[in-house]
Amino acid sequence: MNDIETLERSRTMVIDAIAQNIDLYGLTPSAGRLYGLLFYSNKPLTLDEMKEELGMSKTSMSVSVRSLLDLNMVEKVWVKGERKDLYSIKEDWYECFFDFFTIKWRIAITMNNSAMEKSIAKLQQLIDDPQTSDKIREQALIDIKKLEERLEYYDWQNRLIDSFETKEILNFIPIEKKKD
Amino acid sequence: MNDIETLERSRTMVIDAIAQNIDLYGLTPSAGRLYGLLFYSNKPLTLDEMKEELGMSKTSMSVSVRSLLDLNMVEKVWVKGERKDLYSIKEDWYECFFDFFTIKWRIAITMNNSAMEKSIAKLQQLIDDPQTSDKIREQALIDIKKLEERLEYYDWQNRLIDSFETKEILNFIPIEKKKD
DNA sequence: TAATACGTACAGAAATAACCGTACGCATTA
DNA sequence: TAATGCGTACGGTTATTTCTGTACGTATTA
Repeated sequence: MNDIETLERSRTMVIDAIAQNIDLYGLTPSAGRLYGLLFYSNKPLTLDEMKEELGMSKTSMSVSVRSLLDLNMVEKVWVKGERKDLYSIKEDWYECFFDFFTIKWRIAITMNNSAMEKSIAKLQQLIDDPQTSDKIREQALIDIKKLEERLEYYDWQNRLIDSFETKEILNFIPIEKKKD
Repeated sequence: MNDIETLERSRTMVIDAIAQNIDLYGLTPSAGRLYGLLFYSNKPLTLDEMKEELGMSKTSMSVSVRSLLDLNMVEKVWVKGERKDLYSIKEDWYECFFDFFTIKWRIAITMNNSAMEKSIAKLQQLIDDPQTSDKIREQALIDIKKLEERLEYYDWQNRLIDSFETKEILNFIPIEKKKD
């Protein structure tokens, strides 16, 4: 095995691992391989270069890049005199990790929160309605209690994500260099 | 609309929201609906009851329950005199949230970590090999630097998850009751 | 203004996953 | 030991997602 082949093989091994685990971020393995390619690339790449490198269609590259852009894992860079769009990886891993929660988790929590608050309001109406049977009123009270516990939990999650967004979490779990 | 219908509708709204967002945990919407059903259920349910309630096959229930068990979102409970397996939701949301990272994220981090450490070892061999060209040696050094930065990041992630696993994170982001 | 080239919507094809019904291994009961 | 009934592995089917090639809107250049 020659030296360049060894280097390539070393990279492929890492890229495969990244591609396999990137589903934690809700991304496809293809997007993961693209991310790995950008991880190793020493310069920003165009869609055509990605297409060439990964042997996939330009459309797929366009889609994958956008999904990575949506999560702030990749950024569009502007280079003087270059007509094509260029993309490179976001170097700040921590920022990227925090953004993921700020983007994806926050939305999910907000949706659940909203549904539960609406639900509580409806149940309260039901309880206040004199026509409601005792049986149902009792169950509505139980449901409200459950939902309110859950809302407390979402509030906690939001506060955790706040600490990500403001990076205050780094006061608690600091970025410390391993070898000092 | 009668009272029982209103109650049901209130529940469905919440269950739909949960089912829609549970993909953050790598689960299918079906598993999410099952989770919602268990959320509202006041007693542990058997596979047959779930099947009946959701109008799905018993096989699907079996698979969904297991995926929820794997994430510690649901637990098997034993009831005297009952031959069937009974399942109920894990009430401790925080524990469940922490377990998710301890289970899923830890594995992913470990895999990536391992691939990168192996990769670094190979690259180091390549650098030490006198037959390696200068060009490749230079690139190998660049790659090693990138990988080591990444390993530092994974170390940070591991420390964050440690604080989840030990619940020390609650010292930083406390569970405080909203209305006091 | 005309020409060129870029990135993406769109629709069909390929791959993947979700689901169901059957059948089986295993445990509990009689 | 025989009989009953549980949960799950397996294979086929359906549904969903992923990918590709074409075609188009838009922006830049001449």
